[in-house]
Amino acid sequence: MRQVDSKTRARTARALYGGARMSAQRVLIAESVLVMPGAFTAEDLHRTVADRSTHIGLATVYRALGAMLSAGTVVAVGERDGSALLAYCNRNDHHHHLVCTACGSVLGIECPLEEAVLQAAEDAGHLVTSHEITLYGLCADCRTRDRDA
Amino acid sequence: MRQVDSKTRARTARALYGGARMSAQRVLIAESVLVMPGAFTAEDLHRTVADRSTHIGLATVYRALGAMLSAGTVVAVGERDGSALLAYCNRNDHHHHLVCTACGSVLGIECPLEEAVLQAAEDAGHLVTSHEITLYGLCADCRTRDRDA
DNA sequence: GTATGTGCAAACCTTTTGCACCAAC
DNA sequence: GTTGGTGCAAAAGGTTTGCACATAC
Repeated sequence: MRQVDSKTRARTARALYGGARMSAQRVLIAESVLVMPGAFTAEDLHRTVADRSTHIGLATVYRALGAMLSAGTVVAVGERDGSALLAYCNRNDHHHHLVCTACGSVLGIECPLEEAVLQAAEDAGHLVTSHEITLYGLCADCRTRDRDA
Repeated sequence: MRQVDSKTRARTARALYGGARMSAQRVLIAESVLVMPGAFTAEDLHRTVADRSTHIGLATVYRALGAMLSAGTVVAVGERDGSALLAYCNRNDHHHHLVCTACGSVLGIECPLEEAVLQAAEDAGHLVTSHEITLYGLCADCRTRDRDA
């Protein structure tokens, strides 16, 4: 891995929090988020952070995640066993996510709610203010692996 | 309300559980589910049951709801303040739900995931095994009320 | 008579919060 | 120096479970 100085690391990390004050812990947490292969739980992230460095409190991880959720750089993409599933997301257009149930990889997908559907709701008198769509399935890699096994 | 004998009540209730053994509590819980005006939490249902009869344990309500979820007569339609939102649903075709954030009423909607969207995922190598769609908004009544207020 | 449901309370688990301390700006 | 982040532990809140007892079939 290319050597980067701490200023660069802080700058990269700061982008995930939306300009908040930066601490060594937040830098590590941000870097761990970028390292996660796909969707993750708070616990997953905490474990990854622990693997990469000294211990950081779970509460700190939750607070950092809260900041990233507010900043919109991390989004909720569903849930697994009662824990929220999160993912790093650098898209800022309206879209949804396809989560691989085998490896957790996340793929952004275009919003499949066409004008027609929303119009139909509208015609029935309903005003749709928000919606959640999550697709679960197998990504290309896991599908291949599954077939070969 | 029309008088119905206990056998009829038991039969009606049994339909919600998918043929399980019937108790007085489960009959009351089933009837309460049918009385709920729309989406409800376990707590909501527990309160409604309590209003209609003697006390029934919250655990019993949760276990009854579990049975109905397994039977598919009650479905999860989202969440509110950290509690699961449930609703009675007698449709057995594939569809989704629009939940009114004001009054909790639930409206079934056709699945807006067209063949094209699923095919696009397929073309990318992904196998979509399940999906969740929930629309939040205002139903016709609440929309009118809102406008008049 | 046996398998299943009930009630109660305790356990569980994820997430949040209070507080004293520390560090970034 | 002030504002905001951290650690720890405790609390919160929804949901599940163990166990003794009751009851539908």
